[in-house]
Amino acid sequence: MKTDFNEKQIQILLIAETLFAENGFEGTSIRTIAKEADINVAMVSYYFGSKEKLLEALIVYRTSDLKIQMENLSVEDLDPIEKIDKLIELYVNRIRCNKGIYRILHFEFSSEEKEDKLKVLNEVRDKNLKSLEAIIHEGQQKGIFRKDVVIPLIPPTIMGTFFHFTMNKAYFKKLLVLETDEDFENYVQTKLKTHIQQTIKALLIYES
Amino acid sequence: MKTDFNEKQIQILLIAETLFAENGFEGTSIRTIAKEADINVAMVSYYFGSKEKLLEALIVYRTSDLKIQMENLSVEDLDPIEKIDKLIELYVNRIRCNKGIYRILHFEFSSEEKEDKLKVLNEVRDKNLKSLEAIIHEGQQKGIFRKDVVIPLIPPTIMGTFFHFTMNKAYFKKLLVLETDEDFENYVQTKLKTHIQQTIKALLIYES
DNA sequence: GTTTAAATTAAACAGTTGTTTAATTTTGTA
DNA sequence: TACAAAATTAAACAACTGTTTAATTTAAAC
Repeated sequence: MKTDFNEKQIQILLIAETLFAENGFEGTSIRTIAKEADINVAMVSYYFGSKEKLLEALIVYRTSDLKIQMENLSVEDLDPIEKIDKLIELYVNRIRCNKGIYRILHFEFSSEEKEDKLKVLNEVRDKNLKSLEAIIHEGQQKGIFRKDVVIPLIPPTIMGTFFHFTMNKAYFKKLLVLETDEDFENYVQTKLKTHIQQTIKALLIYES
Repeated sequence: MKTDFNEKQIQILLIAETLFAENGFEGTSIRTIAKEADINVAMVSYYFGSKEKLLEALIVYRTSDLKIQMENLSVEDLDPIEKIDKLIELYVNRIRCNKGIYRILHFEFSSEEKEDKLKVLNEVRDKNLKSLEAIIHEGQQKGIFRKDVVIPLIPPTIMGTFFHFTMNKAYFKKLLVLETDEDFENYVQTKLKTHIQQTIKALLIYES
């Protein structure tokens, strides 16, 4: 699998990322990409082979990026609760900073057929889950966290809450009276992040 | 706004719903719909005016359906905690039974331009939020629930968790060793539902 | 400067798209 | 039966789709 791209290729990939994220894969034509990137239509086929392969190249390019961004924070000198806070902050920031590709992955690769192509993405997910597991086990050993949590269901709550909120931007802007896009962006980074942190911590600590 | 459709129109709408949900709006051609519904291509334009208007008609047809499905359970003789459980069960079942249209709404109406078209959907959301608010306020008055919860962020956690899980079906089937689709479906109705209920209850009850 | 490979181009390709047309069939009504 | 409205059809429309071709320009190597 090719993972190195030249400047021109990266330029195309970045334009494609924006357009795919905005209008979807099917909703974006090669001609639009070419016009936006100020290149000839044939260049996409020349460099990537096909539109489908362009998408695949984009996924490869971006997910190897995400892999690099990963950190293992279980080694830090924090108590489990602080670690959960930090991990969620990491989650939120990673998605925020990589909106485009996350949106594309979310939309274009939600069907089963395509999903097995995403080995790199699954590696990222597995690594994240491992980090989370380590933190929770530590918290359980210290008697802070309850022992009957289903750990694999926690990332869906973190990611799902974030996605659902940001994907219904217009609705929540109106509901929460957030005038500008900056207000919204700011709300996500503060209140929404805190909400997710509180939710997960509550789930881990609460005794019924 | 037209809300009554004849048999033929409903037949087309149902076929369109399935295809839009499976392949997206842009990924579905009128000719495919026509073939699947065993009608002439021109009939879609004849009945609905355009492909775009067909989608709008589908949304209208389905969301008025959703509106009917709504119930107000605040009046029931249950304690707030049980009401939360019930409300979440209602949420989960409603989405489960209306997979198609929810998927379409999720995918096709996540962009800001289109979102204000969805007055009916917003009414459903507002009604749901009101139900939730009533239950939480009752719980707060009885001293069971904490008073610093941001109520509008709870539906995103409920819906988001559900969506993120079901939209990454292949990944979670593998992760949780769910062999068949029935196993998955069953997991959603039991374990995932319980997880969401526990999460929200913990958030409402937990004292930091 | 010549040669060779890489990059870039405009044009053409064949297929699909949503939509409209005009003709025909079906249906309901008087 | 006769008439009018509604439903249905095949065909055509122009615009757009992803991709390929063959010619031309640029760049690098010798």
